[in-house]
Amino acid sequence: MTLPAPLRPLSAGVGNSNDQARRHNLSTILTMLHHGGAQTRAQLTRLSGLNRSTIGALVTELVELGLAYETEPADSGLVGRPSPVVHAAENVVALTVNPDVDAITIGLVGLGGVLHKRVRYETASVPSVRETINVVSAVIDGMRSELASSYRVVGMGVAVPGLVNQVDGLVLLAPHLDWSNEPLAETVEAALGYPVSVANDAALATVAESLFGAGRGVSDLVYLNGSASGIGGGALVGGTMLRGAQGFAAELGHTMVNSSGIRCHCGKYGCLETEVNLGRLLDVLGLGAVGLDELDALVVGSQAPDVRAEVNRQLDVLAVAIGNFISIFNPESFILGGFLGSLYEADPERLRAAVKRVTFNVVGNSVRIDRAELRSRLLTIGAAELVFGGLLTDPAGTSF
Amino acid sequence: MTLPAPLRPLSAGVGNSNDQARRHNLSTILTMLHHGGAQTRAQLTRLSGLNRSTIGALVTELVELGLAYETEPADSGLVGRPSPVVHAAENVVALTVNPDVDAITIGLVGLGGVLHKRVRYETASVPSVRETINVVSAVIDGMRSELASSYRVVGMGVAVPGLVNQVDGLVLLAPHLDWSNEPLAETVEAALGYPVSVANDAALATVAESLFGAGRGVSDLVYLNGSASGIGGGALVGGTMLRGAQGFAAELGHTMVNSSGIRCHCGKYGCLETEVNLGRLLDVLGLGAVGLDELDALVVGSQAPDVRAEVNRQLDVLAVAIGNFISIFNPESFILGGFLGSLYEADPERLRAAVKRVTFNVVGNSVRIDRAELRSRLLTIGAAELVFGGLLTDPAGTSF
DNA sequence: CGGTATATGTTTCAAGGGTCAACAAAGCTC
DNA sequence: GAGCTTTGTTGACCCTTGAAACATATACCG
Repeated sequence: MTLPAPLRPLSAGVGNSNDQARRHNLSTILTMLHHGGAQTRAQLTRLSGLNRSTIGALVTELVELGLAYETEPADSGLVGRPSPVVHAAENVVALTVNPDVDAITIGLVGLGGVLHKRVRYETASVPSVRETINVVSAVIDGMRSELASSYRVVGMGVAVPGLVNQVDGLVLLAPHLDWSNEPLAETVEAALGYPVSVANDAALATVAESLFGAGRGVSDLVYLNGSASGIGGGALVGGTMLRGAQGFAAELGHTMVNSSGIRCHCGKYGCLETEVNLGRLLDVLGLGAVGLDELDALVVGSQAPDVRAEVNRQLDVLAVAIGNFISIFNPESFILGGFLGSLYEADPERLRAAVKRVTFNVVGNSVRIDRAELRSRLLTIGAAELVFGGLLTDPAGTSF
Repeated sequence: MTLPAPLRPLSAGVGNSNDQARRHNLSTILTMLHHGGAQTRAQLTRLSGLNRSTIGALVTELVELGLAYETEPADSGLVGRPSPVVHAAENVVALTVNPDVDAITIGLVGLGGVLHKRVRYETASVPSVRETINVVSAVIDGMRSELASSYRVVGMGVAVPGLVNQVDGLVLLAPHLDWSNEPLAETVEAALGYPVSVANDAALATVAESLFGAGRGVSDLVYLNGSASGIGGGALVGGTMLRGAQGFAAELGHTMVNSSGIRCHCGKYGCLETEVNLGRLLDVLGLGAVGLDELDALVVGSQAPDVRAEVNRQLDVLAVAIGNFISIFNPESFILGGFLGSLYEADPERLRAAVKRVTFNVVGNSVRIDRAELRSRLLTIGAAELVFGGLLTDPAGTSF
C-alpha cells in the first residue's frame, strides 16, 4: 500500500525529517526566484516568513549549487543596510521541443523563464517521431559547444498535441501528428541523452499562462486554446494542474455542446471542437492555412456580414462551453488562447453577455475572461516548466 | 501578498520548523487511524515510514491529547513481541446537521467514522434557518447531559443543498430550502455555542464516499447525486476536493446536456438536472413523493414499456453528462448516488455502453462506474468529516 | 560632516524533532 | 527452556530553525 500524497509523513522512507524541512525550504526559495523574479534577501525573508539567518543559509546553499547568484544591492533609497539581490541562475536551462503538423520548434529556456534561443524548423510534411528526433538532434548538435561552455542543461521537455501520460512519457494518441502509442520520453532519451519529460501541449500552456502570462497569481483558472488541430485545454485547480487518474484530464475540446451537432473526428457528435472551429472560420473568410496573427487581424477587423455571423455563432457556442466549465470549476479566471483569443477580441461583450446567461449570477459575474498573453513563447515556456519541475522540488537532490 | 499553499515554507509565520514537522506527523498518524481504522503501532511504523521511536512518541502524545487509546495486542500468531493496537478515540465527536425540504437530520459521529446517534426530525414545511436552529437546539438539549459526560464535541458540521462558501460559512443560495444570503455558520455558532462549519451537501457526500464508501483508496473520482431537489456533484482531484475560487465548483447538475432542452429553474436551457429528473421518473410511475428505497425497487424492477423508455432516455442523457465529466476529469472512478444509483441499477450495461460511445477509448474503458455505498449515513458522515478536518490537520493545536 | 536611527547580514548558541543503536520485553519454534 | 524474531524503550547524536548579540551599510538630521 502506498500512501496518498497528503498522508505521506515528513521523512517517509529514508533520511530524517530535518532533511525534508531543508529540502522544502530550499525548494520554496528557488521557486520564488524562478517564478517571482530576482529579489533581495530581505524580500525573501519577509515573503517566506523564515528567519534572516535561515534565508542566509538557504541562499548560500543555492549559490553553491550554482542555481542562484547574488548581485550588488540596487539603490533602494531606504534606510538600513542594503540587501543583496538574489537571482535564479539563467544559465541553468531546459531544452524544449514542440512538434507540430508543419514545423518543429526547439527552444532553450533558462531559470526565471528567460528565453535564450528559439529555432523553428519547418517540415515538408507532418513529422514522424524519428524525423522529429533527427531534426532536434541536428539543431542541438549545432549548439553543442555553446551548450557545453555556457549552459547547464537540466533536461528536455516536449509539448505534444495529444493524449500524453506525463508520468511515463507515453504518447497514447496524437491524432494530428498521426502518432499513437509512442514511448516518446524513452525514445528521445535514448537518442539524445538528456532526461526527457513529455506532456500535453495545452496543459503546458496552462502552466505557462498561470505563471508568466494572463493568469499570474491566480490559483483557479481554466485555459482554452484553439488551433488548427482543434481545441485543447487545461485547468489549474487550487494551484495545481488537473491531471486525472491517467493524466488525460482536461480534454475540454471534446465535451458536448450541441446535441444536434455534427460528427467529430473523435467519433462523437457536437463536440466543442467541431462547433468552434478554425476551418469553418477560414471558410467564411475564403482563406486557406494562415498564420494566427494574420487571422487575428482578419477576424477582429472584418465587417462582412457572413464573417460576423459565423463569428457570432462560434462565440455563442463557445459561451455554452465556458458556462459549463465555469459551473464545473468555478475558476477565478478564464483564459482564451490561439484563434479563440481572436474570436474573443472580435466581440468581447457578446461573449461575456452570453456567458452570463448560462451561469449562476454570483459565479458568472465574478469570473474574469481574458485573452492569453504569451503568444509564440507559450509552449516553449510551458515545456521548460515541465523540466524545471523536478529541480524546483528538490534543488539539492537533482544532479545534472 | 499571501503565498499559495505549495510555496509556503515549513515554519511560515511562527514556531520553528520542528513544530511543523511534528504537527504534520501527528496529523498523519491520527488521519491514518481515523480513515484506516485501528492499527498496531508496528503497522503504523511500516505504513508511515517513520521510525519505531517516533511512532512511539507520536502515539503517546495522541493518547495524552485524548485523541487515541491503546488496547492489548490481538493474538496475531506471529513471532515477535506483540504490538499494541492503537484506536482513534470514538468519544471525540462531531455534531452534524442536514436540513432538507421535509426533515432535519441531526447526527453524532465519532472519530473513525462511528455513527453514535441519528435523529430525523420531520418538518411540516420547508424549514427556515430559525426553525432549523430551534429544532437542532431542542435535540441537543435532550442530549446535553450525555454529551457532557460521555463525549468531547469538536464542533458542528452542516450540509446544505445549495451554493455555500465553505470558508466563511455563507449560504449564498439554497433554492429548495428557499434560503439565500444566510451567514449560516455565524448564526448557528451564535445560537448553539459550537464552532460551526458549513458546506455543500454533494461535496460532503463526495468526501464521505471517497473515504468510507465506494471510492475508498481512489484519489480521482467524480460523484453525482440525484435527489428530489435536483442533481449535485463533487469531484476529488488528486486527493483533494475541487472547490473553485469561491467554493462553488462542481455544480454538475447545471451543465448543459441538451441544446434543445427545456428551461431549468436556474434560467438556463437543457441542464442535466432538468433532463435527468426524479419528477419525470415519478410521473411515468404514476407516483407522488416517495422514499428512495421504495423508488429503487420500482425503477429497477419495472418492466412497463413507458417506464423503461423513460429510464432509457434518462440513462442516455446521463451518459452524455458522464462522458463530458470523464473527458474533463479523467477520473479513476465515477460514483452515482440517490436516484441516479437506481437508474444505474436498472440497466448498468446500457449506461456503460452509452458512456463508452461518448469517450475516448482509453479513458472511457478504464473508468469504473459504481453505485454509491453509504446510503442514509452519507451526509452525516460527510458533515462530520468537515468538522474533523481541522482536528486532523493539527491534532495538538485544536482545543475543544 | 559626524552622530543617530534603521535595516539587514553574520555569528553563535539553544531548542526541538527524528534517526539510530543498544537493550529490554514478549511471543513463537523446536 | 534455549534461540529466534519482532517490537517497545531509552539515550546519544545530528540536523535545522530561531533568537539574540554583534557587525555593517545606508538615510536622516542638526
